[in-house]
Amino acid sequence: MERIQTLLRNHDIRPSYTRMAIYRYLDEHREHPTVEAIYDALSATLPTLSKTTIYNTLNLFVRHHLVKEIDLQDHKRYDIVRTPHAHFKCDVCDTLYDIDITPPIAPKHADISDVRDAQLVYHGTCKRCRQAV
Amino acid sequence: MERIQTLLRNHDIRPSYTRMAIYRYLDEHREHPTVEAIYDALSATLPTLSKTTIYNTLNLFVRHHLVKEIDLQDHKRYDIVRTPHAHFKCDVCDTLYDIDITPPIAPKHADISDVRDAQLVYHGTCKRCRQAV
DNA sequence: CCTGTAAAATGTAATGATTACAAAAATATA
DNA sequence: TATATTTTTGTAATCATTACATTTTACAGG
Ligand SMILES: [Mn+2]
Ligand SMILES: [Mn+2]
Ligand SMILES: [Zn+2]
Ligand SMILES: [Zn+2]
Repeated sequence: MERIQTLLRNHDIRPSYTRMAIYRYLDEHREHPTVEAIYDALSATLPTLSKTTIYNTLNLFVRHHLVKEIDLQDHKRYDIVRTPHAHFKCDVCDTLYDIDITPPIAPKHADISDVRDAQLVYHGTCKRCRQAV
Repeated sequence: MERIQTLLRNHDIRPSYTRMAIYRYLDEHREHPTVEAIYDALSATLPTLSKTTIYNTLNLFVRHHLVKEIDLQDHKRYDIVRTPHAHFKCDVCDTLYDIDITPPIAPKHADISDVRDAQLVYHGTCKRCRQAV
């Protein structure tokens, strides 16, 4: 918890209790939760928490490169920034799995000036859904 | 135009005039247009065209694997199915460029049963936006 | 050609995630 | 303590997409 406090400070974010709670939730739940999931989980201990605060806080974290936003067709998912990795999205149950490979470096390209990030997402059916015929 | 007709038929899609027009637009405009862009472009020659029809048609094409949906945070983009390739999204002007590399094969993974598709998107600033300081 | 039937296209209303905004609460500063 | 600043909250607005009912079009059989 001390760790999170200094981490936020190092990124020029004032470590309010709510912000630390949201960061800690993401740190302890690597399944790429939605705003809804974070809200449901944290409301229990922070009864006055509002979804607007979660949206604000997550956008703040994204701007300060503490968290990444994963764009899928439905809701946005959030992932703590750590070593680069890829994802697998099950199109049946919508689970988003981590895949431990590093996305390839972007090749040189006439139109591109600088590349800041890469996002690699696989799609298909996960093992659990495959078995549940 | 004959070509598109038989292509749709081969994918079990009845080649109505509207459907062929939408397919042709995607085939001739590889900049990954949005529904809005398609609507604006085709309304000129198809004055009664409705956005609902475009949505319906594109979803039909996606289900039949003629077109891919590209998930970005804002609007959905559509890309004709062709050889696998990656994309670069300029976070300043929102342009989506094609990058001619093949996304890597997904490695074996305990939770994954079968992988049907891969989507590789780079983010950054494009050359045009970089120069326009 | 008619005519009936299915498919396609349309217009409008509903949905729902995200954002805008202004007020209230909390926190820092003096 | 008083005051300024930041954070949080609640509600309303936005807007892309979908649902749904209706109209239009295409087509097969007579
Ligand atoms: Mn992840
Ligand atoms: Mn493309
Ligand atoms: Zn699954
Ligand atoms: Zn650009």
